[in-house]
Amino acid sequence: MTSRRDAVHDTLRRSDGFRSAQDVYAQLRSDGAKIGLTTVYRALQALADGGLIDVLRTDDGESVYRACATDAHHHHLVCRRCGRTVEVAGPAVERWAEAVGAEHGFSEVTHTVEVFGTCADCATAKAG
Amino acid sequence: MTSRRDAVHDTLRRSDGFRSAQDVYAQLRSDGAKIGLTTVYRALQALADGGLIDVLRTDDGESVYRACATDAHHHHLVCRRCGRTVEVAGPAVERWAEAVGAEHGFSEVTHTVEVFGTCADCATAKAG
DNA sequence: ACCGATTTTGACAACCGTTTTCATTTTGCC
DNA sequence: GGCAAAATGAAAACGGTTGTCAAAATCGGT
Repeated sequence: MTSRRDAVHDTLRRSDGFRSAQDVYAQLRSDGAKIGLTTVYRALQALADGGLIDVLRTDDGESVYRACATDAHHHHLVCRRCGRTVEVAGPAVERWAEAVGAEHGFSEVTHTVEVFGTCADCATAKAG
Repeated sequence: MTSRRDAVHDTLRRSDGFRSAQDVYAQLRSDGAKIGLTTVYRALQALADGGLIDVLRTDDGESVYRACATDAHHHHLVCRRCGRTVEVAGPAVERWAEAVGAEHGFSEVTHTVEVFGTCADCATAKAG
């Protein structure tokens, strides 16, 4: 029943950044879990639908998932080198998006915001 | 040479919102153009690389393209019903992204921001 | 515990957008 | 014209994702 889904969820929780479905699948298998790729996809979808994990799309169209600390609305600051992710709240952005929408007569405004950068550690590693 | 690329570019310019590659291809064909899907993809990539058009990913992973009025950095306010797109500048967001990155020690900060909503016309159409 | 009904699972095939391959065509240049 | 380089496009390959469907696990009632 939920054991597989929990396994998927746990795997995500143990990860620092966003992981792809295939990634999670490989991890579970190497951990000795008996699970199929199909089930991993289904579990990830179910978790995402239930708001238990966050999804976003890579630049090359891959879906990546993450178990986030909060289920409140937030955005991500992702290191493009090591994938480390920081959850950030952005009241200013929320307000801006709302204002921009209203200004042009748009209603039911939603938005996607992701910030990418090189984290301090990776910057040091690169420089040193 | 560039004739096919120009045809692709023109097709985008004639469109109001973001169009998918296959979309552009279908349009060109129905316009009587003799062009292959491969070439459309290549043209779109070339145009995107050259900064002549903007690319973004749909929620279902499809790449969509748009000929934008300016090549300066800007974001989009897209009607989720009719696809109509307004280009918006967001100095506040730029600053916010930069600040958030700096706050967590991230450098070379970039960001993706897209705003979706229902435009006035579509809202009226729905209500009426 | 037994049995049937329902749900979950997963190997495999299908899908779909995209990319690659490669032979052909077109173009640029002399 | 003639040749090399670039562009083209049909078809095949690719990769992530989703659908199929039969087998296995689970649940409910008794």
